[in-house]
Amino acid sequence: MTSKPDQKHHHGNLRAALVEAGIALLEEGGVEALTLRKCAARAGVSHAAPAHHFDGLAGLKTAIAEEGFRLFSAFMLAALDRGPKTPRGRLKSLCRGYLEFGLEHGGILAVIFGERGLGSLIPGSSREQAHAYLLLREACAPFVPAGTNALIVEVQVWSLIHGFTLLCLAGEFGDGRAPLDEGLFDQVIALLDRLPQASPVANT
Amino acid sequence: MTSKPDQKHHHGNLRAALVEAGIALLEEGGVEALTLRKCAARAGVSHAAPAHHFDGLAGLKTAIAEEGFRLFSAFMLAALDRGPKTPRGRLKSLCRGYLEFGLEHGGILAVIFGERGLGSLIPGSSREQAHAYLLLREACAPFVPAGTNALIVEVQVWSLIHGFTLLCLAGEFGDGRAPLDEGLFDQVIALLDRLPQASPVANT
DNA sequence: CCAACAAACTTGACAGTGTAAAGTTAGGCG
DNA sequence: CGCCTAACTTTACACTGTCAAGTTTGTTGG
Repeated sequence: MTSKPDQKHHHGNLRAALVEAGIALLEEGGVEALTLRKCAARAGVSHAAPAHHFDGLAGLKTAIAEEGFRLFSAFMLAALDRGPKTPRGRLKSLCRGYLEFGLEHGGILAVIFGERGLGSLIPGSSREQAHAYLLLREACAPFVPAGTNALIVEVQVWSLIHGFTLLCLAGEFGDGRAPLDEGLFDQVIALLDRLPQASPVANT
Repeated sequence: MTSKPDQKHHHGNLRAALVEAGIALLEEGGVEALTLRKCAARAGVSHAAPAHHFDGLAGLKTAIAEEGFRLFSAFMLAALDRGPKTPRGRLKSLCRGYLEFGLEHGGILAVIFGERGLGSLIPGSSREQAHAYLLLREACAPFVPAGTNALIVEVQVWSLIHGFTLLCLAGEFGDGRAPLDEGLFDQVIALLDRLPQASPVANT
């Protein structure tokens, strides 16, 4: 009610169709293939139609990022579900979901963290970003030493998995386009085994 | 001698001028501002001239990456010079140089690690990349446990500092365009304090 | 009921971009 | 000297984003 009345007259809401087309283009051809005109063509409208729904290409990207964050969170939640329920197991599962999202949807990840920190400068998507960020915050909480800033552990974990994901996407490890040396992720993420657990419980 | 005879006839070698112009554009306007035609204009030649020296825009980017790697290594070497000479101090200084390069030359970093892993798929720049990578390998060596793959520690450190640098560039931490919370780097990089030193010497 | 209005969308145009095909110049070499 | 190859220019084309007008369509006020 408070927001838009669902669909207008011509095209039962075009905005969502454009975002969907944009994501499809992103999956097929990476961030280079994302184009306002191609999105419009896929949605069956003229090339200038998107201007009435987004503020240019940058606006479309923020809208895609907003949607992408949902998928991002879903990947991490799915990994959390599959994995062990210990604090350290949950932290590692979250990272695994992060990596899997990046490898399967590299284009969306590029849009989310693209250019000048779209992830932070979008006011619109900050809610969804907050959701993804809250997952990280929650998983990190058991490893925050009493009296210290929780941000530190969060940034440590975030930097590690973010860097690993991007370096994998850039093909820095592995000879070619290998899907991923499954062992490498486990061995690299094992660095988090050295994070001391704050709560007195000793299970890993 | 074995390579090109320095300068030809018209423009005392244009290739270097184009790379220089490209780097300048990169510094001024980021990776979006890097354009074949603008490079050509800056070098005072026609817009199709670069085609005789690079294989399109991608080729120019690989040439810039090749040059950028030199600057990259120089930043890490400078940080190594300034810092303490203990194994752990050297490792942290390397990371500091990595971050400083990224913050000061974000455009070049984006080109180096841009798109589909230019950093790895360029055969031409692999020598320079090897140089930068050797610095990392060297700094990590004291922390490689006997009998384990050195790659693991290297990727751990690389992922951490790479992710932290990119997240800083994306403005994910800090409210706005703050140059950098100096303390945050130290606190995050302190994660490396937990890497056990392989050699029996106990100095940090 | 209908005229006015606003929003969605189209059409057309313009400045950039990469890139390919030609033509032009200039230095090297038989 | 005459050619020839490389460097460079000119021209052209298919794209891109973006703006300024029109045109349609649904709503709304009188």
